[in-house]
Amino acid sequence: MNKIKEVTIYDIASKLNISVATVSRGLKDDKVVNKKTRKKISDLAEQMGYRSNHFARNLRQQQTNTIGVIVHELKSSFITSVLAGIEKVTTEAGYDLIIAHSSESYSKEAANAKNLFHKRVDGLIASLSFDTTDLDHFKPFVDKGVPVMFFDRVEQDGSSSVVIIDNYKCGYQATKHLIEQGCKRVAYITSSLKRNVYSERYRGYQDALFDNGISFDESLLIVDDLSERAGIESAMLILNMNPLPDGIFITNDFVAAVCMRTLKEHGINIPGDIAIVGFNNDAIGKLIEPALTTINYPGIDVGEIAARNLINHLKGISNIHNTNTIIVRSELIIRKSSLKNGPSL
Amino acid sequence: MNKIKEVTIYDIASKLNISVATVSRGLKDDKVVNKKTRKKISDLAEQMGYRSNHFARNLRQQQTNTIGVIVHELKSSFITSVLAGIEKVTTEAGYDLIIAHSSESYSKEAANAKNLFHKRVDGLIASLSFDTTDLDHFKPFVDKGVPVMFFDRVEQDGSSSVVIIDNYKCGYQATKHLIEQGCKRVAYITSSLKRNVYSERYRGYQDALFDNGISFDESLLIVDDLSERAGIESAMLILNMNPLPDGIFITNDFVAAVCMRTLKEHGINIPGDIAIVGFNNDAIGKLIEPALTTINYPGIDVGEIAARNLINHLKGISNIHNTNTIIVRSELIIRKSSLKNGPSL
DNA sequence: TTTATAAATGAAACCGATTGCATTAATTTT
DNA sequence: AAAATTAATGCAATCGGTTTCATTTATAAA
Repeated sequence: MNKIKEVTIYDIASKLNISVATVSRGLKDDKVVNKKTRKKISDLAEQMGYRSNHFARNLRQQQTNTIGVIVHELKSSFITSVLAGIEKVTTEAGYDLIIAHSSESYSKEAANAKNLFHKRVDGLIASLSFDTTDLDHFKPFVDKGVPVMFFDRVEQDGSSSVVIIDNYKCGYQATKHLIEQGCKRVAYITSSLKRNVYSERYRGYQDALFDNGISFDESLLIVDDLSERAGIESAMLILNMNPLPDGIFITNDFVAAVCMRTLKEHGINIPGDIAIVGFNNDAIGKLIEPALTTINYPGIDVGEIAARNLINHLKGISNIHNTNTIIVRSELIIRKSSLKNGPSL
Repeated sequence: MNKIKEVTIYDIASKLNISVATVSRGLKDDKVVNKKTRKKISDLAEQMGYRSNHFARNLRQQQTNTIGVIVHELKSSFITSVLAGIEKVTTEAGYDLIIAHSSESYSKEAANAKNLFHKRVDGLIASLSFDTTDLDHFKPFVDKGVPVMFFDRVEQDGSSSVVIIDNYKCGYQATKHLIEQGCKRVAYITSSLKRNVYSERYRGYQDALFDNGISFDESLLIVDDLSERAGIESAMLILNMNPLPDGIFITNDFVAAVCMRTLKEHGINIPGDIAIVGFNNDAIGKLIEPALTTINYPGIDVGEIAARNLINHLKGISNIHNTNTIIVRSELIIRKSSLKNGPSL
């Protein structure tokens, strides 16, 4: 189809009557090559429209200059920010990115991992899917010495490096805030407690209740996924509770928004009847009504930090195995959805 | 750092006492190789943990099996859907994806294009940034015979293939709908009219006004970018109009949501005082209040179609130069934000 | 001027798979 | 049994850089 043949260093070398070795070095601006020669080489390369062949290069150098990313879902503003952060750092460092998503399925995640392994990424950044229980599919990377960096949804087996926020503290803060607003019956709507992020927030939630002398009521715990349906159904469950809760901590802004909408449709006043706190600080939180109190989870920072650490490790600047867990700052953002006492901040 | 050496076809060949040529063919399940030999090869490969080297392969075959994607922004649910669509198709076809974003800047877009060109992607899928006026940076691809597929934000010079919706019709429909709801003064909030998508919708808007005997009032046109700030400032401009418009067509759901919030904060009743129609059918539209009437722009379909066509072209199944423009179905979704006459659907 | 030292360049092996052409082995045909 | 086909396999060149180890040339020291 496209028969246009490429300019190679051989073409440049023969035209300049020098060896390919010199051209190769000159192109990399190696100071071992005479300055004038270097100039001649780069000028001619430019003029001939030379572009280096990454494949020949990678083949020889035994590295791909590519980093793989596995996320559970693309359509999430949190994930998108993380990706933006990763992309920023990796492009600056001259790495390519291969992005794969698992749609919350273990088998897809494993397939992606296998694929990226075969593509020989130099490093991997991943966030686990819901139904991922073991880390076997990442074993090959570890075995071959390919660094793996997890973020957000992680499995802390101590052998891998992770970038997370203090989910326990966030759960505690969110719950404490609701209690301070006068809530006595605080429900917790979450995704699978098998995932660290949700279980940690749950622990924080429970401890906050305990520390404030509120006994934990298991019937106030609702576990579902992060879909629109989940938001609606959770709201229905809330509506059927008797007595109604007076506060809800929801581990995801989108679900919180859906849930809030449903509650409102059924005549519940937010925050008057029920105060709500979400999680993530999605753009959506400022647009719905009342505006959503939430936890700011800075995805872009998470992405940048994960990528930066991975690359530093690859470049030998630092070793990933020394810094096992990196905790990113996060904080409570108070808006109207939780303010029972009026704007008393 | 990682000194673990890889298994190659040479290792397999020598262990099996056959030539690498046979191994290479056997691995591809070439029927020219004896069935038993094939079995032996694949079994041993599996057992030894062999993984093929894409670089050697691509180097030899002179193709990268990679498709480049340039988008103007990652944090857009429309773009995310498109990417999901592209990813689905390309992974199935065994292609890698390199995703770059221009942050709406021409220079970054050009840099991305250059980068992807040097990385020798087999094909390119792109949506233009705001300030892109010429297509010079895509010239190298065309010259080398690398197919380029544009979507959404395109430049229809006739030489490239594009996947779009009928923006004119959508603009017409949205405006007509507002008029049918009784609007006499319909404002149009848009991003730069230099981009086809917005100017086409604008044409549709104008024609719908004309066809319904409403004279076009230029002061009802607001041009800004797609930021939160733009939404707020546009709303302020609207508020300062005298008389107020009674309907607004906004070319982006997020901006529409921000705008609507701001208007509401200033005591405007939606849709009573002002009816609003957005564009894209983002998830946000169903969560804000009142729910947003919008145009469904199926990003996932756009992505799939663009990718599919590109790949078919690469595989020689079809030729991209024959089908110049592909129009994807889109439709008006009516919700409360535009219903002045109550639910009369 | 000769010798030691540094600077610049080149020759050639190498990375790992692919593939056209040649060769050998197995099977059929005459 | 010899000749003609067909099936399997191997040889070796090729893709385009990178890098080690000379070798040559220029500069400094003796």
